[in-house]
Amino acid sequence: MDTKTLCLGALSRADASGYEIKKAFEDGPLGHFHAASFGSIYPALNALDAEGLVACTEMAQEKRPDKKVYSITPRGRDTLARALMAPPAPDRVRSDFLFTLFLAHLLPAPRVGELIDARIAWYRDCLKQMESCDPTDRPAGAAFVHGLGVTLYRAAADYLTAHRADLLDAMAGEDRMVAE
Amino acid sequence: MDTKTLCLGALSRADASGYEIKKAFEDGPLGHFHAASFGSIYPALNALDAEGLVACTEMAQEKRPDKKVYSITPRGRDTLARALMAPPAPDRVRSDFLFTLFLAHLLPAPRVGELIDARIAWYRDCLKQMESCDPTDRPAGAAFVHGLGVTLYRAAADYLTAHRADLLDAMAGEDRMVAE
DNA sequence: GGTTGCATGTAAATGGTTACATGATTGT
DNA sequence: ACAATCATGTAACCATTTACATGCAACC
Repeated sequence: MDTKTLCLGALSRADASGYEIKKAFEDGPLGHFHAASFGSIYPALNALDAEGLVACTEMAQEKRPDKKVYSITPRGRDTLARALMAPPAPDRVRSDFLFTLFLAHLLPAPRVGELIDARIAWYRDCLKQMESCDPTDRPAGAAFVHGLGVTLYRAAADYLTAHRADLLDAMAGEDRMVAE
Repeated sequence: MDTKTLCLGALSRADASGYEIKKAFEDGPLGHFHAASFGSIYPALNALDAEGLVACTEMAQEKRPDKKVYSITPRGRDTLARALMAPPAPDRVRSDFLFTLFLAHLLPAPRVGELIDARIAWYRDCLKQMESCDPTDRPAGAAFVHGLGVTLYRAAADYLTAHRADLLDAMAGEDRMVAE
């Protein structure tokens, strides 16, 4: 799924500028399952405009730089729907955290504790933010994915909290090769 | 975290050829939180060899092509430990599945049902495979991550199973823009 | 006879990140 | 003063994926 489709998806929910789409992938819900940077969003938006899949309105603003607000066209909506009908590519996860924990025996125990604590704090922050917004006025799909996210983050935070001590205990009794 | 570090991590567990490392990232536990393809593994292994971080032994085999078995050197172990001490980059998830579900209102309901069913089946397959191998003889970190994986996949499968019907019901009562 | 598994590697193409360039405004 | 937020864009660079190249053995 390329950045063009991602932008189309974002614009299917509401008109937005490139800057706002980026924010949606940073703080918004999209960020939890996909990424996109300025360097990929702006070219994608221009390409989409050239293909007639989005329309662009220049908005002059006071005390702010000008904005280009994009809105999806009927043809854009069609293209998006078609792209969504394709069999989704398998999920791609890259987690340095998990990889590092997997090799915990190569690290000093306090460092492992730190890593886990930081991750628990991160999940709790996400959950606080996710639970603050009520999902009732959103489309069913968005509410569904939101619920899944909350469930998964909660399960992860709970697991880490419950088994943190076990891991550190097990490490204490293990043959280890620790960095200085 | 680049492919070189990934290979070092794989070799820290056991000696292996490039082909075997690839398999570990495909079927093995590593695959759940990182990816690596031939095109990145072989060059990484050669670079690692040139830097003296791994050693290579050519193994002639009967009825099989020759193998290059790599083993991590003390310096390689040191480099790996140092890399693991760096603050881990934030997780990067890209899930076309979740993105598609998020926009479920653009799809026909039966298609959404299919997508969810396929995902539940995938989780169940993974869980069957993960539960078949006992984690007691593995290092504590690997067992910990294994437990987290099982917990998360189970939670996801349960959520999808429990809320599948809710989503389809909610979609039936929604204003929708469905592809042909 | 075709596909899968074993086994290594290269080259082209892709796609995306990072950094740069610009500039006003608001907050510390 | 300095950093951050708002706002758009380009270009160099990077890493990885994909496809290609080769070849034998086993299985269906």
